[in-house]
Amino acid sequence: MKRKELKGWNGCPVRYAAGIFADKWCFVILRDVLLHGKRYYGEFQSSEEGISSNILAARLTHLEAEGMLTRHTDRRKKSRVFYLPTAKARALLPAFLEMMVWSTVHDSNTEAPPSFAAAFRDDPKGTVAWYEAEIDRVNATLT
Amino acid sequence: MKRKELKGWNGCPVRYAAGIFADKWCFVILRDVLLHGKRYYGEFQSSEEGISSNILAARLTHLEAEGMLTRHTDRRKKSRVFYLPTAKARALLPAFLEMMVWSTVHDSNTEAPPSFAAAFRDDPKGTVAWYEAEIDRVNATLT
DNA sequence: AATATTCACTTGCAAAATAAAAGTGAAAGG
DNA sequence: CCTTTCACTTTTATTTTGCAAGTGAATATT
Repeated sequence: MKRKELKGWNGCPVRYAAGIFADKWCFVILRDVLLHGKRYYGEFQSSEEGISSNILAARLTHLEAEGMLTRHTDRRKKSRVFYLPTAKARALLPAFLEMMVWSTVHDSNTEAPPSFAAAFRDDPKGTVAWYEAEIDRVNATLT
Repeated sequence: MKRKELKGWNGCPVRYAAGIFADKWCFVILRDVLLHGKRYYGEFQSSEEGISSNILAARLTHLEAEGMLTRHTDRRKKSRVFYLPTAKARALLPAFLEMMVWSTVHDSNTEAPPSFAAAFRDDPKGTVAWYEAEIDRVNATLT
């Protein structure tokens, strides 16, 4: 890995990521869909951060346009709508988990149990796999 | 790792991270300071994304307040100011590198060389160490 | 069948944040 | 001195956000 490689690319992977999810509400929505099993519009709305309805709608549209979520209507109750994380969104899990480990270390008021950072450090791939399995489990109840 | 652990903490590590850097301009500034060796106000200002001067000042103040940067005046030329990334900021490297790998996979126009994702997957710790060393090298020219 | 309720959004408006451009003031150079 | 550099500020126009109140389709209730 030589110097040249560092110089060659002027910041774009970070800028690409920034354009898709570098926003408080996108962070919260992605957390809810990837880590908290939330799928329905109303579930996102009721997260404790209290996102406004218009902003939530705008962000869901944005994330759908960026290929992070797919929108579906519940087949037994057409007035209900749910959003599923795409493979692209799920592929963010490693980055999110790293961020979360960082938060647990640097936020003195973290609510994450110490076991989380330990488990991730111990077996990052296994931890990602566990969250992936949870996502599949939740999805299975909807399709 | 049981179900209970997932349920216990309602989203806070992500929210903490969101409060500190979930913003386009914070992403860019952190990229520049962690990955591109930028330290001076004028260097941040001249990044190709074109951040406005008032916004840049606001973000630098914010990142300093959050313990991500420290502000210093150049001792040989007092009109020059530079910002150094703290250990807290540097500890974000793994998360940033994971994000960048994600971008190289999902952005068809990525400017990152394929060797980057390969190198990171091959030896994540070594890759982080390499960037840490670059940060130290740049810092050494300033202190 | 008529009415109420749930649900996923929209709308309207005030307040806050942002962008662009010009300005300021200290410090260094000539 | 006089000019330039540098790190911000200020100003003003525009955009985005947040809140509260709708809206309309689909279900549940009477």
